[in-house]
Amino acid sequence: MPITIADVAARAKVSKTTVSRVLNGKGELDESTAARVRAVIDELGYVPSARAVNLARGRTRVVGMLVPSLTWPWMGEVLQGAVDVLEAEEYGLLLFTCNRGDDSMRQFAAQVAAKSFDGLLVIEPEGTLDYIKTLHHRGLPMVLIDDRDQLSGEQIPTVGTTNHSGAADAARHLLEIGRHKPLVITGPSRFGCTVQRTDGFTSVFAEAGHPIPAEHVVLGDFTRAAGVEGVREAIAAGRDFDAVFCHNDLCAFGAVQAILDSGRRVPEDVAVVGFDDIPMAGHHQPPLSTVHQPMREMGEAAARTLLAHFDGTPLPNRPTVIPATFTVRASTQA
Amino acid sequence: MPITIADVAARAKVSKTTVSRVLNGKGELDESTAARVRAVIDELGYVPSARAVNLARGRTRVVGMLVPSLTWPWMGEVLQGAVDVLEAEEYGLLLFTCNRGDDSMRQFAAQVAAKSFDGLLVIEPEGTLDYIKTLHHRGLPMVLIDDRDQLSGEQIPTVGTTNHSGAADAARHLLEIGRHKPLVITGPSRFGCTVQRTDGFTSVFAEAGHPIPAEHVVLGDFTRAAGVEGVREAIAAGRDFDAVFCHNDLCAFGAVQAILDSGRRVPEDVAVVGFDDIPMAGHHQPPLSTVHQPMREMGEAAARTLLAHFDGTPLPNRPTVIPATFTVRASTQA
DNA sequence: CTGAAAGCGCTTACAG
DNA sequence: CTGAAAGCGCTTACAG
Repeated sequence: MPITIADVAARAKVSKTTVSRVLNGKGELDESTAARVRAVIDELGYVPSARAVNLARGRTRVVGMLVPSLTWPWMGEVLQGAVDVLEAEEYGLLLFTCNRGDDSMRQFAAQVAAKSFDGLLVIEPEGTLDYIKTLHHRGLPMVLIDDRDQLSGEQIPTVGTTNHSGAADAARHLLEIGRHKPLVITGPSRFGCTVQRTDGFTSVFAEAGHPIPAEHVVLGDFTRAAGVEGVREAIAAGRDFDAVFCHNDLCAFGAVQAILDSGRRVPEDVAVVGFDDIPMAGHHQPPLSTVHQPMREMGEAAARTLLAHFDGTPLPNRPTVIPATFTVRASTQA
Repeated sequence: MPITIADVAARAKVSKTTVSRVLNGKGELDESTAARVRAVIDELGYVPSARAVNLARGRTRVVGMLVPSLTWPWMGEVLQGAVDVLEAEEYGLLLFTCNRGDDSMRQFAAQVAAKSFDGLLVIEPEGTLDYIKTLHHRGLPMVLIDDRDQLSGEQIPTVGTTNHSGAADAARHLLEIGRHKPLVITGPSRFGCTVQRTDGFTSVFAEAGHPIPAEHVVLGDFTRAAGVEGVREAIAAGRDFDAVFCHNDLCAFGAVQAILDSGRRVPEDVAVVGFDDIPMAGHHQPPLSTVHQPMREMGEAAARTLLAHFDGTPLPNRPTVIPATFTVRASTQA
């Protein structure tokens, strides 16, 4: 028999209204009355039922988070950032993934319709952007954490990073260590981040007087296999390259392997740079130079933006950008 | 102005009770009435408010999950397993971490007291076992996902794996490939899993007539650095070893590095085996032979056990054990 | 400074 | 087969 506000009121000989007031610190109330009520609350160990408070207030103090999958290497960082911020503000995080495809989305949609949470953080599962936009237009407060897509002309609040300048930094670093003939292994071309990373990287080389020939930019898909294949094919085709820039770390791991397998050394013969800076990057052999994506900070920023909106701050209409930073390790420097 | 059950009732010219009945499929009701109500529900796009249903029913259809941190290499797997099962049963997953220490636990405790969820899945954050036990005794339905601790004599429902026989399998494999002088780098000795892994491994070697000397079992802490240090010190001390068994993969990565740094080859001179089989294990150079912990299956099993309990199945009083399996890769086989 | 009453949006005996 | 009413446990005008 859980105790309720009525029990507290009876024991303290006041109305439920008064108990509610001391609970929420609203309205003027006699200090001695308040003290008495507080004593009873402590004595009974009373805690208001979240379910009742939620219904009465019309909110849940819960934020939903939709992500494609939980097993991606950097997903834990984003989640941890979001959870830390939400938790500190006494919000809960209700987690949704798209792992089971359409059925997952159906369940998610049901929870949205039932108003199980007050707002949404989302890393867009591929192919769900239209649906997400619909929810946004219907008035669901949300913040997108955008690691891949370029949402041209879209006004959904977004937290992103600097794909273009991160890639440019990687290019400058390679130029500095004297590499002029890089191979680039990209992500899928449908992603905005792929376009930006390619552009940022190639434009720096072009400006430096070392334009990258089209055959040196090979299409990948963010997998380790893409790194292996990209390097192998370049070698088989007789291409001359002294560096590889991969659009993510997993791909870079594959590139390193293919380079070593071919009898070349990393970084002496070929320097390798990744993108993401997943936890394993520094543990890899050799440790991987890479563009650090601030995933945790992005998760934090997204959560903070959403909470600020609940408190009345208007959602920003331009993306919040947290800079990516280049991290030098042994895969580019002996 | 969200539409409510009253709107549906009015439009269908029935009582809220009747609408509730067609919603929940309870009680006998005229098929034509039901059809009419369903039509109105569709027409209005009505979905019952989760908040109101929760209060009326006294449950939330939400399961809490408490984990130490979201950034551990295998955490995503456990979470994904749990989420997939919960989602399929239309349950939500409310995520809690212990990342901010005592403050985190305070927030968590507040949510427990407020009954924000119906049951709990927990990977015990170090030092919180007494608190968890208290919650269990107070009647909070829970299932422990036990990757480290041995809860001797404890009756909290648990899902675990076979640490002892997994380590024994690793030992047998090393014997099969002719290694008789392994080095063991353990986890912290306060963990039950450390004790079991050490015991499973050393007893197989002892039975095979190759007892492992005490100096060959070095205390580690599950970090990469422990692997590096353990191997370096063994080499410095002039120990003769032809294999290393590490109590987790991260540590094994470090061991591999230290071995290579010393001019030795893996696996020709020293074979290396890890434990966990984190996603990177197969991507490592060389790919790591390791004991596979079925983290995703453990997450699934824990969730299923909890849901079954909600449906009336008594919680099992002995641990659910999902076997660990040995996975051979290049770090033990050239 | 305090309380009675209505309301949040459902579910569920109870009665017919 | 169907509905009026009470109840879930709070919050919040409104009145005093």
